[in-house]
Amino acid sequence: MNGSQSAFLRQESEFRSADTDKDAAIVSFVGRIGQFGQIADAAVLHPAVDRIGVMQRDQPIWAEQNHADRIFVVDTGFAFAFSLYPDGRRHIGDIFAAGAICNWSSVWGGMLIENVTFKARSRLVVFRRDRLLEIVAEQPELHGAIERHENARCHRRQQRCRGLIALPAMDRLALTLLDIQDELRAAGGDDEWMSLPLTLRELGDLTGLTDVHISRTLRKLQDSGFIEKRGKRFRLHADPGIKAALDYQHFFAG
Amino acid sequence: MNGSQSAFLRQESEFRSADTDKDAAIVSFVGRIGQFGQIADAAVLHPAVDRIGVMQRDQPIWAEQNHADRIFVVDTGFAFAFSLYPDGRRHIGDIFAAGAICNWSSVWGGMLIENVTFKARSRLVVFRRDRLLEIVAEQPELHGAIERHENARCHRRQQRCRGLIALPAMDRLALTLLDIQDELRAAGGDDEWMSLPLTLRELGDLTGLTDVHISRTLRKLQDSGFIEKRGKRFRLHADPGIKAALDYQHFFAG
DNA sequence: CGACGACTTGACATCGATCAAGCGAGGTGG
DNA sequence: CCACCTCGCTTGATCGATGTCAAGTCGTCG
Repeated sequence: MNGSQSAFLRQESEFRSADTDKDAAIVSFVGRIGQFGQIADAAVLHPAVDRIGVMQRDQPIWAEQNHADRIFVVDTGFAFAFSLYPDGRRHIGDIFAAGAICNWSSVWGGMLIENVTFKARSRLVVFRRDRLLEIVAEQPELHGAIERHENARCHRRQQRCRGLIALPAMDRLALTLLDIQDELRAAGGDDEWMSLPLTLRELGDLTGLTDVHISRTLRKLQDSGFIEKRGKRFRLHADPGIKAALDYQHFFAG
Repeated sequence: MNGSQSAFLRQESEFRSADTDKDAAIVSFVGRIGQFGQIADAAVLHPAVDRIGVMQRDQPIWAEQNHADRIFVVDTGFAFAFSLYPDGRRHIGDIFAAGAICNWSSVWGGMLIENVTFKARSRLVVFRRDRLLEIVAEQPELHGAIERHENARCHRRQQRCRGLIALPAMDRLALTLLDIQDELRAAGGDDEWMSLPLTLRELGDLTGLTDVHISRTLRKLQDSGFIEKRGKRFRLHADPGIKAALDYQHFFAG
C-alpha cells in the first residue's frame, strides 16, 4: 500500500500542462456538469488543474494519502470508489464514468472516505482542491451545477444500496447494471450497446456477491431476456415492469 | 394506505399548543442538536410548531401525503424511515430516537423520499416546513448545528449500508445494534443497559434478513458474548477488535 | 376468556459461497 | 515465431448460510 502514491506519480505525463491540453482534458467534465447548469467559460478552471495523467493499468489511489488536497475527475475511462474490511473483503461504493468527480465531498459531509481505483487506460484530471473550491465559490452557476450533479449521484447511490440490502441476486445485478448504464449515458455514451467497464470480480464487490455467482446470474439475466449480448457488448431491455419491481428511477440520463 | 393520514390526524391532541407544551416537546430536539452547536434561545422555534401528537400504536406517515410541507421530529419514543417494494418487501433505511429529525432533506438533496413509522407511545412534534426553514435561515448557528447533525446521520447510514451489503448476518446484526445504540445515546439515553426499540421483523427489514434468522443470529451473538442480556434489556460488549472488523466508527455519541 | 402479535424452535428447501479445474485472450521473453 | 505466464471468465461439485413453512409458547389487550 505504501509505494502506491509514487507509482501513481510516476505514471503521469508531466508535460501535458498546456492550456490546449487542459481544455481537452476537462471537456468531458464541463460537458457533463453543463447538463445541470450553465457554465459560462470552462477556461476559468485552468488554474486549478494540477496534473493530467493516464493510467497504464488499474491503479488505486489511497484516500489517506491523496484525497485531502486533491480532487480527481475522470476524463476518459472508468473508476470506482472502494473501501476494504480488515478481513480483505472489498466493498465498491460508487462508480465513475467520464466527467465524474470521484471525491467531491460536500453532499455527504466529506466524512466517509473511500479510496478510488482508476481502470487501465483511463485518463484523469487532478485538481488542487483549495483552488478549485475558490473558483467554484465565485461562480454560483457552476457551483450549483456541481452540487446538483453530486446530489443526483448521492441519490442514485442510496437507491442502489437499498436494493442491494433488500433484493435477491438477480434483482441486485439488474439494478446495478441499470446504474452502470445510467452512469455511462450521463458521461455522454449515447450508444445503446455498451461494454462492461468492470470485471466480474468488481461487479461482485459492488453488489455484495462473488464473481462466480455474478457469472451465473448474468447468464440467467441473459436467458430471461433482460440482457441482450452481441459479442462483448450488451444492451438492457428494462421494460417498465422491471423498473417498477426494482423501484428504479433514473437520475442522470433520462 | 389511503385512510392513513386521517388516522394520523385523529390521534393528535390539538389542545397541546401552549408555549409550555411546546417547550416540553422540543427540549429533546434542542438538547440533541445543541451537541452540534450553540442554540441561543429555543423559543424562536415556537412559531414553526404546527402540532404535537402522541401515537397510540405504530403509525406510518406516508411521504407523498405529508412530507412536502411538514417536518417531523421525534420527541420521545422511536421511529424509522422505510420504503416498500412492489412485491411487499419493506426496507428500513434509517432509525430515529428522541430529538431526531425524520425528514430533513438538505444533506442528501431531498430526492429519495421515504415514509416514516412512529412506534406506539412515541410523541412527535410536527413543524411547518416553510416556517422552520425561515427561522433556521436567520440563525446561522442553529442552521450549522442541524446540518452537522444530519451530516453525522448521513455518514452513519452510509457506513451501515456498506456493511449490510458486504458482511455476513452476524456482522450485519452487530453493526446494526451498534448503530441503534449510537442513536439511543445521541438521544440522551446514557444508560448502558438498553431495550430494543424495534421488533425482530423490523430489525430484519433494516438488515435485509428475515425475522426468524434475526432471532437465531441474536442468540449466536449472545453466545459469543457480544450481547449480554438481562431480562428484556441488553448491553453490547464491543471491544476494539470487533469494531475494527466491522470498520465501525461512532458519529453521534463517543 | 379468546384474539392477536411477538418471539422461538424444528424441518426442510433454496440461494449463494467455496473450491477446483479448465479455457481463451493478451502480454512477455526467448 | 513460439513457449509460457497471468488474468478474466466459465463450469461442476459440494457445503454452508439463509429463507420458508409450520407449530407452539408467551404476554397483552379487549
